[in-house]
Amino acid sequence: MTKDADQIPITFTLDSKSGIPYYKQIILQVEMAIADGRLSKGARLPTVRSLAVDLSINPNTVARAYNEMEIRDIVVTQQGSGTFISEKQITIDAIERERILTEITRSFITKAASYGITLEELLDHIRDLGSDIVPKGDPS
Amino acid sequence: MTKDADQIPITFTLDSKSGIPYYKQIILQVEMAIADGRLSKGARLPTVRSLAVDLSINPNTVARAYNEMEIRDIVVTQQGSGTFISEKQITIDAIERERILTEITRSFITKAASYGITLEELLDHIRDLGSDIVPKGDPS
Amino acid sequence: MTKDADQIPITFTLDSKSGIPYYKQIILQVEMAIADGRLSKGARLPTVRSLAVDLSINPNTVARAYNEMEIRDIVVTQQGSGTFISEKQITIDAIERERILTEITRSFITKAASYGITLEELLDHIRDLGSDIVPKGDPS
Amino acid sequence: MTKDADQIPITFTLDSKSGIPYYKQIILQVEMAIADGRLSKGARLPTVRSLAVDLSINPNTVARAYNEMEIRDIVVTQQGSGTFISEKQITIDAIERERILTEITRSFITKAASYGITLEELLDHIRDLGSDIVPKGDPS
DNA sequence: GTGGTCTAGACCACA
DNA sequence: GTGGTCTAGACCACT
Repeated sequence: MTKDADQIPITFTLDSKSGIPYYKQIILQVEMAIADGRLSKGARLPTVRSLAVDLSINPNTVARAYNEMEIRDIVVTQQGSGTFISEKQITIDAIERERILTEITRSFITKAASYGITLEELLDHIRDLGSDIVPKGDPS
Repeated sequence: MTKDADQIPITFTLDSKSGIPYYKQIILQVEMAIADGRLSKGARLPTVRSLAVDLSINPNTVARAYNEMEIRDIVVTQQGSGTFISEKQITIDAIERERILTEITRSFITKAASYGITLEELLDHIRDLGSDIVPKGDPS
Repeated sequence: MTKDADQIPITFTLDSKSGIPYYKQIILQVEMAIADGRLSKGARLPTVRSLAVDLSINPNTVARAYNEMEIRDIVVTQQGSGTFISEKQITIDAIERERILTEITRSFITKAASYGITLEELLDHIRDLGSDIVPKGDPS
Repeated sequence: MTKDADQIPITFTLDSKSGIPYYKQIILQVEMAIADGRLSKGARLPTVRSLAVDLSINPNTVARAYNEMEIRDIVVTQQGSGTFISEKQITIDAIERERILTEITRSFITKAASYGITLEELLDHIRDLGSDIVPKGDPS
C-alpha cells in the first residue's frame, strides 16, 4: 500500500566489454525479465531519463532501446506518462501455435548444428536457462 | 562413394540478425567443425565463390573469412587447388563456444516465451525434430 | 547495360508542414513504392548519406527511418554495402491468409466507422488509392 | 425503447499507432459524428470516467478532449448532468476529413499489400464485412 | 564508401 | 514531469 508498492522489479546492468551495444543489452534484459515473469503486462519501465542516469549513458541510447521495443510490440509508450510492457495477447489458435513452435525449433536446431552442438548440450542448456525463464512449477 | 570422398562435411548457416558479421560466423563455424571432428586436417573447404553463392553473400565476405583463417593458420590456401584445413591444432575457445550456445538458446527461449510456449513443449519438440538433425553421440 | 541501369526508381520528397515526422514520411514512401511495385525485392535504397543530402536533412534521420524498416523486416541492411528491400516472402497458407485478411479488413472498417465514413466512400477511396498501388491489370 | 432515448449513437476507437494523440482522436470522432448527423444538438456524450474506462485510457486524457471541445464551443458541460453537443454549427474541415480517410485507407492497403493481397480481394472483403457495420445510405 | 553506435544538446507535444 | 524528433558530430566495423 505504500506509494512504491509496484516499483520496477528489474535492475539493469551494462557490460561495456561484451561488444553488445548498450541499447541491445537493455532490450535483452527486458525480454528476459518478461519471459521469466519479473515484468508482466502493464508493468512500467523506468523513465528514459532515470535509466540513463542509472546506467550513466545518454538518454538517447535508452530511448533507442525503448523505441525498438515499441516497434516490436514488446512495450507500449504513452506520451507524457511512460513506457509499459505491452498488454498484447497474441491470439493464435492451436494449429498456428504448433506451426510457429515447429518453425522456431527447426530454425534453432539447424543453427545449433552449424556450430556442432549436440542434442544433449542443447537440452542441457535449455533446462539451465529455461528453468530460470519459463516457470514450469515452483523451482524454489 | 569415391567422388564424394573429399566432400565437405559442414553446412554453413548465416543469421543476419545475430549482429555477428558474416565473416565471423563463417570462421566460428569452421573452428567449431574442426574442434569436434567434422573437419579434419587436410579437409577441403568450399570455394569462395561456391560458398558465396550458397549463402547469398558477397564473395568478398567469404574471402575475408578465409583470409583471416589463413592468417591464423587455421587453413592453408593452395593456389589453384583450394583451401584446406591446416595441421595446426585448434584450441577452440571454450568460453566463446559457450557464449554462442547460450546466446542462441536464449534467443530461442525468449521468442518461444513470447508465444506463451512452455518449457516442456520446447523440450518435446527438440527431441522430436532434433534427433534427425543433430548428432547424438560422440562426434569423434 | 549502362552502369546505372538499375538505378533507384524512387524519388523522395518531404513535407515539412504535414506534421508527420521526416523519418515516418520516408517509411511511408518506401512502403507505397513497394506496394505498387516501384521497389521490388532486393532493390537497393539510396545510401543514408546521399538521401540525407538530397532531402537536406541529417543523416541520422534517414538512418532512423532505415533502421525502423529493418526492424519491421521491410528492408535488410548489409554493413558496408547498403540497404535493400527485403526478400522475405511471407509464407502463409490459404487459411492463415484469409484470417489475416479478415482481421485487417475488420479493423479498417470499424476505424472508418468511428469517423462516420460510409461504405461507398471507403470503396471509392480504395479504388482511387488502390489502383495506384495494387496493380490489378494494366491501368495505363 | 424509452430508456435508451438519449443513448450515445457513437462508438469511439483509438489507434495507439496512428501518431495522433488520443485526445485529438476523440475530438475528431465527435466532430465527424456531429457533421454526419450521428450526434445532434443536445445529444449527451459519455461521462469522462465511463469513456476513459471504455477506451482504457487515463481520465485526464478524456477530460482534455472534452475541455478543448468546450473551449471550441462544440460541447457544453452542465455541472452534475453531463456533457452535451452544443447548438453551434460544426463546419467540419472537409480537408481534414479527407486526410484522415486517405491515411487509414493507405495504411490498410499497404498492410494488405505486404501480405500479397490483391485489390479485388480487398473490395470483396469490405463488401462482405462492411455492410454489417458501416451505414450505406445517407446518414441524415 | 557503406551502415552502426553513441554522445550532446535543443525544442516540442502530451499528461 | 513524460516521451518524440531532429541536428551535429565523433568513432567504429564491414566491404
